[in-house]
Amino acid sequence: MKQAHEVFMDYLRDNGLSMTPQRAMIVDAFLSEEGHFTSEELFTKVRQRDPAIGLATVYRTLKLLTDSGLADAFDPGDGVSLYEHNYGHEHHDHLICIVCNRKVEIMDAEIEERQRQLARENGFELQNHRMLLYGICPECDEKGGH
Amino acid sequence: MKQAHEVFMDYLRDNGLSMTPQRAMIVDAFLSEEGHFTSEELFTKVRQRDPAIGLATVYRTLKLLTDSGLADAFDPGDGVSLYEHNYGHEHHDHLICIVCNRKVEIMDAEIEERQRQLARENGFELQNHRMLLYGICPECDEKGGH
DNA sequence: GAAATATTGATTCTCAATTTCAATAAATAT
DNA sequence: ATATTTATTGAAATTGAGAATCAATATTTC
Ligand SMILES: [Mn+2]
Ligand SMILES: [Mn+2]
Ligand SMILES: [Zn+2]
Ligand SMILES: [Zn+2]
Repeated sequence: MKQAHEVFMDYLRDNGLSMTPQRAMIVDAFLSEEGHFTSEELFTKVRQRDPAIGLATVYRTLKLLTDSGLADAFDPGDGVSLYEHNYGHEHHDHLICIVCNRKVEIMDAEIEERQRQLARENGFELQNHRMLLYGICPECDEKGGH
Repeated sequence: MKQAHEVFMDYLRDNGLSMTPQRAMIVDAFLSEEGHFTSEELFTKVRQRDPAIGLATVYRTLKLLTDSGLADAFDPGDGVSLYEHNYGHEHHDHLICIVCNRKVEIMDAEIEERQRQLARENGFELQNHRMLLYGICPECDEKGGH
C-alpha cells in the first residue's frame, strides 16, 4: 500500500498542481490528527507549526485532501464539517450522542447491501451515501436518567 | 385522525402560544405545498398571498411546524434545509440524483431494524437517524452515458 | 377598559466557507 | 541563467442560510 504522502503527491501531479511548503505542512498536520476534527481544529494545529499559514489555504488543502481520497468530510448535523482520515480506512457511518457529542463508528454489511438494492430498485446508479444515527450514549443515559 | 390544522392548534395551546393571522396563513401555505421545498420557496408562496409577511416569521413558523410534528426538515447536503409534510406520512429516507437533484423517497424495514440493532450493540438509546443515498437517476444516466 | 405578555417585520448579526486580489512563488520557455 | 507565464498564497471581503435583536403591534389576562 502506498504511503499517504505519495497518494497526495500523485494527486497533485495528475492534476497539474505543485507541492508547496504550506501544502506539505497542512498534509502533515492532517495526518498527525486523530479521530474527527473540524477545519478550525486543524488550523489551530497548523498555526502552532507556522503562524504564517492562512485559513484559506487550510480550507483549500482540505479540499485537495478530500478529492485525493486522503480525507473524508461529513456534517454531523450542526453545519460544521468534520474531517477524518480516509486512506486505508474502511467505510463506516456514525452513531452520535446528542448529549455529549461522542461519535462511534459503525458499519453494517446488511445495511450497505440493502442500500445498493434500494438504489437498484429505483434505477439509480448509487454513488455514495451518508447515514447518521442519533441517540444517547451509555454514559449520558446513566447520568441523565437517574 | 386529527386534522393537520387541529394538531397545530393543539401544539400552540399546549405551549402557551397563540394563533395569529400570519401563522394561519403560513400553515395554510405549508399544507398546500407538495414534495420537498426550501424556506425560500415557502416564503415566495406566502408573499403571493400577503406581501407583508416577513421571512423571519416564516422561519419561526417552520420551526413551530417542525416541533409540532407537521413538518420534517432535512439537509440534502448543500446546507439548505428542505421541508416536507410529516403528519400522516410514514418515515422515509431519500435517494437523491446528483445530476438533476431529483429525490426519491425510500424505506427499508430491514435497514431500520439494523439501525436499531447497531445502536443497541453500542449501548445507545436511538432517537432518530438520517440516511441519504446519492446516485444518478435513470433519466440522467440515459442522457449522460451514451 | 388597562396592564402584562406575545408576536411581528425589518434589520442586524452570526459563522462556516468561498471568493477576490495583489503579492509572491513556482514552472516553463527562451 | 533570465524572462515569461502560470500557480499559489494570505488577508480581507463576500456569501448565504438561519438566528437574534428590537421597537412597534397585537393579543391575552386582569
Ligand atoms: Mn469516523
Ligand atoms: Mn421526503
Ligand atoms: Zn453522550
Ligand atoms: Zn437525475
